[in-house]
Amino acid sequence: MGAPKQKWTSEEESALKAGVVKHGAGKWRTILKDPEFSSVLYLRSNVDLKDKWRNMSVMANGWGSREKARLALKRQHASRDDNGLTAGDQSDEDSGDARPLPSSSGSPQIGSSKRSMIRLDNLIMEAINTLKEPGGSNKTTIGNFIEEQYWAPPNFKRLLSMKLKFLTQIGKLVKTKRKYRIASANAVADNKKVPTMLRLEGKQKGSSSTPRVDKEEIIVPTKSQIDLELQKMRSMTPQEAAAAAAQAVAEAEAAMAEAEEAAREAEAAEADAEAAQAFAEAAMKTLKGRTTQRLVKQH
DNA sequence: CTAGGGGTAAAT
DNA sequence: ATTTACCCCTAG
Repeated sequence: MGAPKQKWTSEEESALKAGVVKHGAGKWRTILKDPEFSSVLYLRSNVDLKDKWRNMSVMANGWGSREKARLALKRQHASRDDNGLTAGDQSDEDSGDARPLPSSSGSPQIGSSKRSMIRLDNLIMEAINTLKEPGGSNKTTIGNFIEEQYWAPPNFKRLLSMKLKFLTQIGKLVKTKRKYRIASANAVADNKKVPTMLRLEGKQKGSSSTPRVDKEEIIVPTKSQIDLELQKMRSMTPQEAAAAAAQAVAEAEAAMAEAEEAAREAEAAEADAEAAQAFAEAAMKTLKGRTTQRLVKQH
């Protein structure tokens, strides 16, 4: 009658994820009753939460419980092409926990998949949303939040800084003093383009007259560095290598997300994204090749 | 109440 | 035509 379909807002998704982090997946009723989340999820039922979680997990994880059924259904209607399993489709399966984390899945298709990788952005939003600090949250707080709830790569901070800056540039976040807060409720979708100065600073390639080279602007390794990193990975423990690979994937995602929106005129963005992609790809390959072990992390 | 199979229909 | 929110049912 009134609302045939209410799309889940990112606030609701964030609340749901935060709720799962706090109470565990499956405790829908508990999450719903938690005053921390009920303010956002009061429209949803426990079943809604479950279904939504199912959808989210399914999308983030690749193929879960429900896809098979759907795929089986689709093959009937859409095409008469019954193909077996694609060669090389060795997607690893999760052991027990199927949370849609930004880095978890070991999709071997880094190079071919294009879109749908703006999760880190959402993670930042989630952090700010959940923290609910008046006036916004600063970088450290946001970083800590994310590190606590999710994986924590060594130089994740650089990534975060980059992301924060980027999100501020495109108007998704508003920086005041040293704190970030989310730009007006849902006016986020309106930001189409970054008009004027996007990169008036830094990014001068061939400038040999630059007196000081100051800090390393770039997070993404160059091609020569890729080999170095890969060599390092070979001597790592499986856990370390997995973390490194996960980080590489995350960085590639971030770089590509930026490239998608900002690379219109920024020459360097594409190259960065490509390098990151190459590294991530190689990292995953190396990781899979050298070890059969995976880290079984159960909470 | 939850997990999960199976489905419908609204949005895209 | 696919995605997505929501529904219904059944076994634990």
